Amino acid sequence: MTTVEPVADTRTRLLATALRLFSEHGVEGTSLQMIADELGVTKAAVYYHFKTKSEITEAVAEPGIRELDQLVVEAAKHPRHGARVDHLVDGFVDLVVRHRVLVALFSSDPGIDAALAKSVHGVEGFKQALISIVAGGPELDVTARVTAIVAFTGIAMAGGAPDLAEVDDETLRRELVRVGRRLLGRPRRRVC
Amino acid sequence: MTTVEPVADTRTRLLATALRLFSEHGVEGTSLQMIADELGVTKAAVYYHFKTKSEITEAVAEPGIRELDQLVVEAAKHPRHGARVDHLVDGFVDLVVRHRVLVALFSSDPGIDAALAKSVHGVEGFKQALISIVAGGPELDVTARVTAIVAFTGIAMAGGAPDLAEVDDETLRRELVRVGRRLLGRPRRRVC
DNA sequence: GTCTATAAAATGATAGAC
DNA sequence: GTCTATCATTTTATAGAC
Repeated sequence: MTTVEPVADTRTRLLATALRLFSEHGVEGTSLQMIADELGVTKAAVYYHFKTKSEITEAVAEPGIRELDQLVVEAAKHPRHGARVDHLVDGFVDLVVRHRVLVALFSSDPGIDAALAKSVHGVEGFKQALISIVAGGPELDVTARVTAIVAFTGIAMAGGAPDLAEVDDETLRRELVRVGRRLLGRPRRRVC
Repeated sequence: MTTVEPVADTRTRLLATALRLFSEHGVEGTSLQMIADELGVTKAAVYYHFKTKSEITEAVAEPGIRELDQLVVEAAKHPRHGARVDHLVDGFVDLVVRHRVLVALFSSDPGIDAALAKSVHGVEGFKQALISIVAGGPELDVTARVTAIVAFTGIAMAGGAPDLAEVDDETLRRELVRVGRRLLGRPRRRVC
């Protein structure tokens, strides 16, 4: 007797729709009316599921933020610098590929900042944490900072790039890891 | 008898203010009221200079678009592939450093698309043109496409990154060129 | 060139019926 | 859980005085 799931419930469809519209028009460029129209319901129905627009934004961002938080914590546990970077690149690319547009949104949309502020690290804190790990500490080496920013924002944006939407997950993962490792000075992996 | 410039005229200040607000809140997240308040005038004064918000957006984007258009045309003239990529990296980085937040806006803000559509290449056309040049043609090599997208969006976003705002132009230029060349497989230049 | 005043539409949000 | 109806506010945009 399997208790049948109540089909893709409205809340889930709502979040998926909101994410798509956010990625197309930006958070500020997406109105509740647009979300409602896309779902085929009225604004009031949307307000039944979320009290405010900000709540929708936060709910959309939440899974990515949680995973990103966890990734930074796990990566920092490795005693050796090389292992920390390896963990970070693999984990970050995995996250980007599984969420595609969401992580790109983190890197590019000012309207998502309020949601990111709820994270352990805060909006700019994430970049700081990532940079800190690859730079081997919070020092001021410009070269390391520039490299880290180009690598992580570049990878994040590539995940949301329409030009790469049709590339399958496995291929995109491989290519992004390769690019990330090359930039961050990690040796090429042998092809299995 | 030097004809004195009419001090930094309102139109110029307006565009500078608009660009700053666009980069902080996104184009859609910036209202004419915000721009007017920042300038210390009323909305009506803003409407004296530009008929619509869209006109402001286009005027803000115009210098960057024009230079980017020109860069792509000039780079494509080189007969050898290596020279094309060299020209593109040097020129793109120079543009990013001189305009900082503007090129980042091109890469990240959906609200700027309307303005970019006025370009010779169109919004997605730019990326296509850049990719085409580094990939040596419009073929479908995934590796080259991923590399190009990560490199150019990464460099563009780095120019607008708050973390690098205090880095001086010369240093940022050097570091971004270094990263870009490394990613795109161009040999290291000897330090002069 | 800037102002006051205003219009018309859209936005985020709520109350209450079904 | 979704609807109709409504509200206060904000937004883009215009008309006309100074």
